Amino acid sequence: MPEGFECDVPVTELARRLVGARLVVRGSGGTIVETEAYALDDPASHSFRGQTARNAAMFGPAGHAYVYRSYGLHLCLNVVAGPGEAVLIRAIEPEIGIEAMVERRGLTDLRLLCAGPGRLGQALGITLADGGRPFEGAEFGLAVPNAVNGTVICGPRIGITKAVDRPWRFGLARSPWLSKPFAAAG
DNA sequence: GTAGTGATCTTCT
DNA sequence: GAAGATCACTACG
Repeated sequence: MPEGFECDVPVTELARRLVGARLVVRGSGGTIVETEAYALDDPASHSFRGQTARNAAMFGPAGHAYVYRSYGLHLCLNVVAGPGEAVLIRAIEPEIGIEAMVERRGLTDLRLLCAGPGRLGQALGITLADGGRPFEGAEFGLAVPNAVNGTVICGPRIGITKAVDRPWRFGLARSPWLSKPFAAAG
């Protein structure tokens, strides 16, 4: 189980708490700045139609990874929250192993290094084999801070066509590392 | 700055 | 056959 991880909370609350958490995969990573929640009774979720070979990890133990292929080419990383529930990691602030991430991405623009689920997957070198792996230890680590993050705001999720109205995207307000800015909150 | 499109593959109809 | 939790590249103001 990841450090500071609690599985007794709703997936939306977990998605909020994961903003600000430290993610490290094989020597690369940083602080999570953007997440999205996907629930079991959520038409936008891969788990909505029940368990399949692809989403099996989503029905596995909480605190493990769920990796899926998006649009045939990108690999996206999730944290399993409960049966059929997961939190999609959409963006991190690069802090550790930046050189390796730049090399994998083939980019010099740091702002686009990890700003988006597909970009993040490529930067961290995520593979389908990482699906079902527990977040534990230094190689595949996730540490959730105890402190409440007052700057976390929410908004509608990105790139979906169903359940568009659920404001289940969470992120650090005005962070330069977001895949897209949040609507101004005042 | 916005708008359109190709890449590439699993799942569902 | 069509759609999808995406990204990068191109054309055009």
